[in-house]
Amino acid sequence: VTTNVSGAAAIPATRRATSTDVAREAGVSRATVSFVLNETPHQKISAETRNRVREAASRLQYAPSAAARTLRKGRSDIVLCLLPHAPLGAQFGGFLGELSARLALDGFTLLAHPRPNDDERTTQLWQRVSPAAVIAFDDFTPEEEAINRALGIDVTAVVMSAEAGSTSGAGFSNRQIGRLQARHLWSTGHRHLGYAFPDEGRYAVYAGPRLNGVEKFCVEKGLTPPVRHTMALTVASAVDALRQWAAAVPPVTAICAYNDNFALALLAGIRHLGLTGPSCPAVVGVDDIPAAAFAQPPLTTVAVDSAADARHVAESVLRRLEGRRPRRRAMKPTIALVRRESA
Amino acid sequence: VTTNVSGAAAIPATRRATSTDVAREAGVSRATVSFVLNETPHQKISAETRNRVREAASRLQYAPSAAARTLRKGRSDIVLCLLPHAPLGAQFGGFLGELSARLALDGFTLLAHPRPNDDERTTQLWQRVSPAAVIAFDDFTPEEEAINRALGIDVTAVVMSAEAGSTSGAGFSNRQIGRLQARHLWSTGHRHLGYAFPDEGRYAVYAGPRLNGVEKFCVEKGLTPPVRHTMALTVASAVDALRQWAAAVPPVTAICAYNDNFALALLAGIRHLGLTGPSCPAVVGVDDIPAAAFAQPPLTTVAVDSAADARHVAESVLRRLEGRRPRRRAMKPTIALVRRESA
DNA sequence: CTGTTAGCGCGTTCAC
DNA sequence: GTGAACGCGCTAACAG
Repeated sequence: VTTNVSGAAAIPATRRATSTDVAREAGVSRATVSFVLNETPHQKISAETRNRVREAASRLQYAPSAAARTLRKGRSDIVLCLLPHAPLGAQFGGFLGELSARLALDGFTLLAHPRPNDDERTTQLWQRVSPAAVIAFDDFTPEEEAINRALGIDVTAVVMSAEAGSTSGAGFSNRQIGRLQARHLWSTGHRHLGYAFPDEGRYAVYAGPRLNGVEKFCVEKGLTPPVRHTMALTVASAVDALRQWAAAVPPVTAICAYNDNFALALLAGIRHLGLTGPSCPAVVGVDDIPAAAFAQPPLTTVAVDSAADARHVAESVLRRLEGRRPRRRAMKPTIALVRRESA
Repeated sequence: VTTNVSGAAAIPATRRATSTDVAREAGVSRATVSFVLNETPHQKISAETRNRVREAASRLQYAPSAAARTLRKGRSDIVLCLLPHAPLGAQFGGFLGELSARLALDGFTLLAHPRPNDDERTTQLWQRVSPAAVIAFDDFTPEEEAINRALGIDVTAVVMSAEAGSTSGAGFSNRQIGRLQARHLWSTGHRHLGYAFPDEGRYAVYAGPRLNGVEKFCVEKGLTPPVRHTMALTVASAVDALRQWAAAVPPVTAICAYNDNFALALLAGIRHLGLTGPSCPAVVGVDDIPAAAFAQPPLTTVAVDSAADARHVAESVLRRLEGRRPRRRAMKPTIALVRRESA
């Protein structure tokens, strides 16, 4: 990484053109400029005048000031996306890109803000930018919800909500992920599952619902409950957990990992212990990162279609933003099992 | 991933507090409110009044409108970070977080925008937010630079510039990464290197300087030039490339991979071909992703301290923003070799 | 000393 | 097609 910071050149920045400039250039009033450029309906302005205005605008490279417009309309075109402080997965860039692209189609601008640890200033952020909508990865805190209401930001979306119970939010997809992991292991004959839970607290929001999905599946099929072990992202920690699963009664024969990284750690632990044949537990990950396919053995995992998720989120938000009825149905899970050799 | 889009509740949104509200509540004028909350120097306002104002502000949850402030001052507190459309690495979340945290310390707000593919609208973006500074990952296009000037945005930074030659920009760190890979292989006795170049064009910006670093090192040490092969992120592609490197005269004995993912693919290819002993090439990656430590064999790689890089970028930008002299020295590379078993 | 009045910045929109 | 007011915070000039 390298920086190239450049500052003001000798050229004094030309003052940017305002609507007054355009009005003068076209020989009309500022009101007319506004009507023409916004194509305000129910305004009768001659085609000739309209052309003059448009030409003047492009000649001057006029672009309306977002600040002034926002001030007047009380709301900006910005959709704010709050990022969790935790390092996000690989598909996350694609998710944001897709979200941005879809929102841009309807004239909205996606701006992402990495939440600093101290949330002090963060809560003030959307008071300052008056976004049209706020999209959060984690759930909003009660204070944040209060602020949303207080500011009249009435469109909010939570990606991966932790709340269990509600139909639309509810960590629905994360539970589905857990279910799918368990279902696959069950369908390949395993009856005693383990769950590799991440030791970093900030992942708990996602890990909880995933584990929950596994647990519910086990109940439904009458399996023993999954044996949960918390582990760090190290081979030593994986070895530790593997020993405990092996020592459980009845012994755990297959493990759902929180994600591919933890699954890969388990695979490394298995090699370290030299487990083979029936004593070698099956492992399923989540994410289908590139490394999953290159692991030894290649990792079976649950792939998430983050682009589809992004489109779904964008649609939901746009629906509300444009005053259309929100969709009733919850989104279809966009997950799929990628079967390789580890399970 | 799951969404929970909520709309306006039955509660009519309370109008947000403005400085007028605070002034009324505190029994002072709006000017006083402004002076107190901004701690404007050379203003003598009694401690008692100040307290009244501050209390009123917090009671009303007052936060100044960014739009109004920006309109007046002609510049916002926002530092815009333009993200490439390509999926970014894992440390990227941490990079943004660190950047955000550091800028927040000085009152600036980092907002990241994932650039859509069609750059049409991108140009309108910073007209919308009138950022105080723009940080880009890729280089600016000439048009974008023109816009920067036209809008009077005089502080810009490029992370990982592709331009070779300049001291401060110049893909300096990316070249250092390539150098470090090559140096390590050289120091372990290898004399004929290969380079695994990514097939996706959007990575070329970073891959070019890295390869360049390897090439320059080879020239300096009198080695044969690195043999470059473009590969996809698949085992088949890796196998293909490995065969060609083995068939080269003289045969390539060690490979610098664009990043860890490509390195892991090569490791998988090596296992697939059953290469061992002297016929097994050494492999060095870049990034030190978690999977690197769990690979078979564990992957030797170049770790990048993205947090340090973020701090550096933040410092550079803040220096300019606050009118201090830009630093002369280019940043120190924040990279380190992580020695494992693959090389 | 302590605090106020008034006008600005720029696009939007109602009333004429 | 236009005049004028408005949204909100900043700040120079000024008054008690």
